[in-house]
Amino acid sequence: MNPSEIKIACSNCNLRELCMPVGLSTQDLEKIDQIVSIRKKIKRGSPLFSNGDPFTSLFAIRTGFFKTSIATEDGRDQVTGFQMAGEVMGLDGIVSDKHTCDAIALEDSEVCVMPFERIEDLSRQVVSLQHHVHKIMSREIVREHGVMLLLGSMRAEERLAAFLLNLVQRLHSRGFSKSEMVLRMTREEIGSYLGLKLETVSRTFSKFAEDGIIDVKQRHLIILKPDDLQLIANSTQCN
Amino acid sequence: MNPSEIKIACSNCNLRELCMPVGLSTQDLEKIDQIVSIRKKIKRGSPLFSNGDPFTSLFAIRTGFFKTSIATEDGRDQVTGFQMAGEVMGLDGIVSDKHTCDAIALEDSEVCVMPFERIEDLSRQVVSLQHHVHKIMSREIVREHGVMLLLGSMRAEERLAAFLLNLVQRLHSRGFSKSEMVLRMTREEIGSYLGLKLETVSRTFSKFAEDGIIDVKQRHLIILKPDDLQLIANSTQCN
DNA sequence: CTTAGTCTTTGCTCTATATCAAAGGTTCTT
DNA sequence: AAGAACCTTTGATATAGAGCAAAGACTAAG
Repeated sequence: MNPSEIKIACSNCNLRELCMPVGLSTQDLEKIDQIVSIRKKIKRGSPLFSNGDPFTSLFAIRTGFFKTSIATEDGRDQVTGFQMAGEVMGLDGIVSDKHTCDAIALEDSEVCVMPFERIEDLSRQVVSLQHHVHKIMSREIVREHGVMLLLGSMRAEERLAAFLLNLVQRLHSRGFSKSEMVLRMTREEIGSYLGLKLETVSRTFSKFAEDGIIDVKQRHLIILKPDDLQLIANSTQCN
Repeated sequence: MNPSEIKIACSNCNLRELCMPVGLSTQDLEKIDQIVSIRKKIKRGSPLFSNGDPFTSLFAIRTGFFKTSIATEDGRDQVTGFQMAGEVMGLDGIVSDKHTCDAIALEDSEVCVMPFERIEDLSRQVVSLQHHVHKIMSREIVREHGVMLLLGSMRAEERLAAFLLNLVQRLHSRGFSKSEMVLRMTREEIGSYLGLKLETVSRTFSKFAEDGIIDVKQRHLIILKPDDLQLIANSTQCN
């Protein structure tokens, strides 16, 4: 589809530790290299896949940033996650051979296309790949448990605090600052993810800023008091 | 642990279609029989596993009913799902070799214990089992997307309507009535799952009953107007 | 540079749901 | 069979967040 598709291997990818198993023999590494068929560039605002698309591949993000969301017939729409470099998308499609959500690039991005048949083939041969695939799926299940907790039992401030901490933490583990970041998504998308309206997200940002916990200028955000943010995220609403 | 552990096989289990792949050769079926090590009975109110327990096995419910929930340090607690016969529990434990939620029996239950190492071994040999394991995990991810939508964007009546419809539908596909059921969980547990307080759940039940949509007497529930319930579940709040 | 479009902030008001409280039912235990 | 513990319902009130509206701020396209 996209002309900018390039053939490439995992073994010399600097994100390998994030998306592939570690400690492989040279022999296994060679096999793993067959997983990625091509890379694909996705422009900001464009879908990597959409609800209903046939499922054939998982996608590992090489660069960029995505959101995934589901929509109901009546036009409601829920962001189910934000994904960054090294994270895998498309697991939702396995069960019915169709994607059941939309994955939209929030900035110009590049993904590794990993045909799922090939993954299944190889993970029958390479045990550590099999483990890895299972762990990735389990991790997604556990992550979603966390989101359910957030949506089901936290108040607006707690949700936003938890969200920001999660985001910087993930960015930090990719070598970025642990206090500063650029939000790639709108207030509305944050709100959708957190089960809040965009006005509430904006107000809560302003509140945090007033309290000197963060500094926000549009999409640019600095966490000034990470400990306070952590307290808010875990509070039994005593604060 | 439990003295009431009995050795048994899948091939003659009447739930096989629910939890195991179909269309296996006799040879593969024999292998599949090795998956279940033992069965285990769990008394109502007792945990099958708890947060922090070492993960070794997945569990398929043979009879009974469970809830799974996660807890935070500060004592908050979110029910993440209700599981019934033929459904698989424990997927959360794969990623870190520890369970990260609690699974509690809501009635006297029996589960098949399936050591995960054995599942991994066999799914390297039996392709359809490999597919099946992947699909089960993907199905759980998709289910949780649905819960996120519910928690993130639905109002109380919509949540409860969607919940009840989901519950009867699953019971119906197990041969029970498609309009009548016994709720195995308390209002508080329903509320926790739906992100509502127990009073709100109770009030919403009463509202539905007043409107003649359902009939509730304590835990016994009859759906009188499934179509109306469906409308409520999908409403763009125009009703 | 200008204009249009999108995103964000903030104020005001309203409402769905939480919270508190009390009474009535169930079911478990002894 | 009685008492205790738990669960459920219902009423009254409070509040967090939604909804609406308008004004700024930034971004992108011509």
